[in-house]
Amino acid sequence: MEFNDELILIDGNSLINRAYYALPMLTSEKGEPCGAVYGFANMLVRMITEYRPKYVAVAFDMHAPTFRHKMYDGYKATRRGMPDELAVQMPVVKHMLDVMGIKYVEQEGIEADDIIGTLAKSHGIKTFILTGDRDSFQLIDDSTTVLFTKRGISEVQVMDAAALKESMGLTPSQILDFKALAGDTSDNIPGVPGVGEKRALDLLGKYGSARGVYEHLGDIGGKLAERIEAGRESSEMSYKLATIKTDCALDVPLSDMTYAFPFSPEVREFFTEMDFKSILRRNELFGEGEKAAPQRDPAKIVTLASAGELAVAADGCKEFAVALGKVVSLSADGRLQYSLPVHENLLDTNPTESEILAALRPALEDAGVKKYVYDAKKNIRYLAGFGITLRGYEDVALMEYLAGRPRGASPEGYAETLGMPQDNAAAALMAGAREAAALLEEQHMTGLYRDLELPLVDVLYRMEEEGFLIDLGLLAELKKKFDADEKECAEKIYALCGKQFNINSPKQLAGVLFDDLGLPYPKRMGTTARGIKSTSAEVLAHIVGEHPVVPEIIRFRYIAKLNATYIDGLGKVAGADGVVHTEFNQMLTSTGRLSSSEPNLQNIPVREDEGRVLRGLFIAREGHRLVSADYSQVELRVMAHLSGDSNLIEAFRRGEDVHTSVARELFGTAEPTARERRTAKTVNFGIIYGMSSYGLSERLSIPPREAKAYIDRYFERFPGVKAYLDGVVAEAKKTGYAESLFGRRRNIPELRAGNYQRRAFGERAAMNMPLQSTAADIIKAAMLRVDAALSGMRARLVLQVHDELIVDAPEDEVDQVADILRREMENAVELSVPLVVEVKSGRSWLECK
DNA sequence: CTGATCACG
DNA sequence: ACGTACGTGATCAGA
Repeated sequence: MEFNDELILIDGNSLINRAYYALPMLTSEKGEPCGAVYGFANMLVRMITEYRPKYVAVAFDMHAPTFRHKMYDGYKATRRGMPDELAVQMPVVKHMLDVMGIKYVEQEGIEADDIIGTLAKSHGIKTFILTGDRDSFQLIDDSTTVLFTKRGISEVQVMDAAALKESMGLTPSQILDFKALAGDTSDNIPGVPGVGEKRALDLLGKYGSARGVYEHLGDIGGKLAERIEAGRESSEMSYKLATIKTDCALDVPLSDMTYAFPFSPEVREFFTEMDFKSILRRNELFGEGEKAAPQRDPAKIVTLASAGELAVAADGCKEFAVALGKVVSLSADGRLQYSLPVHENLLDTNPTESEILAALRPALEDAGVKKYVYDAKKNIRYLAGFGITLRGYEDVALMEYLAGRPRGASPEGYAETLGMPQDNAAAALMAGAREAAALLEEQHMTGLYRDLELPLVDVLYRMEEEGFLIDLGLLAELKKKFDADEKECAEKIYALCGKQFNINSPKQLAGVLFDDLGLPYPKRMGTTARGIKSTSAEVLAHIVGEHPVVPEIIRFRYIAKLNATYIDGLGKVAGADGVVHTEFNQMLTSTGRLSSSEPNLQNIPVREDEGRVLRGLFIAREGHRLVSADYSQVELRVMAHLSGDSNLIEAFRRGEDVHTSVARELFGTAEPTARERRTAKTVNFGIIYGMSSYGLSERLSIPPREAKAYIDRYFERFPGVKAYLDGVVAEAKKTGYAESLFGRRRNIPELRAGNYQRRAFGERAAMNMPLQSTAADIIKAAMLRVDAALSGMRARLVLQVHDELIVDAPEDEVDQVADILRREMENAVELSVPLVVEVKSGRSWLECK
């Protein structure tokens, strides 16, 4: 478990109060009120898991009067006393903290605010203050951030100096001036009578501070100046009342503020006693090997004897969850679950799988009856095997993926992550679907799910079923050629090295190159994790002139790769009919892209001529042609749109080659050379990936300072891009996630890591995410449009490769398909720059050029 | 089962 | 002074 070298200080009274008023009146099984404890526990757990701080402490107020009461009789005089239902929960919260081993601090005569102020400033480490009290904003500085609870406790706003400036227009120290003028009704701090929040902000904007205001009373004049003058004493006192002390006599060393996480069995026991089910469900909070969390729902489970009974259970339901597997389980209303073991030579009376499904068929095929399934594509395929067409479904796994929640691989695995019994997975689906739907709604991703991802499931299913035809004759031919080439290349290497060895073994190869042959190992390449010298393409490129064997090894690597991965690989997965059916994984990537596997058809060679010939293996069906369409520079166009940079937008609107345009800006020449264009292209890619000057210098083989000059120049010419990328990172740091144009989110916890390397990675990922992700959204939208436009035709979508779609079309539909692809892809979304699609066709993928 | 390597966008 | 471009999947070697 990795922890950050950070401290979280919690304003206990503030949080408990807010939790109490935010949550409905909850009572434990014994009838004791526990809503505030629950809200507090939830927030605490959220802080610990999100921030992973090494240190946590909670500060409480005590009843005894403080210096503020002595200064001002009215201090907090308007506060209502705590309701009894809340008061009884205070000791419970403290007991909980004891059980969790979390330090809490309370001291007579010192308010929680002052405890927090003092602790925040006495240890010199990054500190977060969790509170709902705006007073705390005065403590913000480079190492202190306030996590401000809003809307009850459901939302936490990360408040640093920049955020404070944006939301209130004040610096941290101006918070005191603000209170001195406007006062604070909740603490009954008077401020200047007659000056409220609005006027105080206005005055501070003009004169900077309360003192400034009093120095410029003449400028203000009129009735207002009189009132302010009259309130001088009150204002000075308010300033002092609002000032949080940072020098109280407190001795709380950092070592006192550590705690045990994952939580101990005692903590689990406490939560069990309190009946905090949603926390208990999160097994990752507790040490391993402990007893599993208790079931969340004591729903009644009915094991049926026949398929007919199951059908009766499903009949008349408007919606139900169904998990198909060794045990078919069905949940009708979230409370009652039915399970039916599928025949496995158990009892003759057990119905077979097809009997069960036949009984459920009417419900499964009725689009008016909503079915909650886990991984709809899998279910559609499974049911299709029984001649059943699944209609009207919600995909709980897809919802969880979009919501960024952890999921199991199967409905049973999902049930496990929810802490529910695996043999009634449908119950978990029913419960999970409601939670996930609420989460999507809260994150504004319902549309993304319903209008994009869910309809895409069926498109992908049909693409997988359709498959891609392989030329088996050519495959056999190429196999012979690549075997021969590989062997010949290996012989050359053995001859040049004077011995035989396994060239595919990085270890053996390193031994031959750097020990036997004594080739120089480029320093700063470092060694691999196991202390072996790397033999990567990058290293080999550096020493390619040192010995004639090096280029042979580079070639051998390439041939062996093509042979093993593509020639042999495709042979293993192609059916007797020569068709390969890839699997498109829709719920895997962090950016919303698809991935392809078994075989991966998204990484078929194209960059080198020798590898590109393998694309000749992918052919159209008899009497058909392949039509391929790919977006030109989508990610850069998305960046132009999202950044609004006028220079970049203009370049795209002029319809020029964008790398040439950028080269012109970078080099200040009207007609860039090919080399200059190549450099610009590398810079363009670098921008998309959040590069550093070092990264660019490596790829361009130039000194870092020259690379930096290119980057500076780029941002100078495209200032909107710079501002946009900075903004994305800043926003992601605030919210914890980056998002696409269509609201797809990716949580990036690395942004809050204490470790520089991890944090820098988070920043690059944040910059790249909206670009890659929006591009993924766009082509998904295009796929839905293309699929719809092809209905009634014989042409079929067969492949997507991130920015490319391939359709297998009968000869007589080729022209129409080409039009459809261009039209639907170019109009999939409207951006401030045009989307441009290149369409090609051929008998094989290789010919599509 | 993990790391090294390398194929793609 | 850090370490160094985003996102994937397949294969092989060697623990």
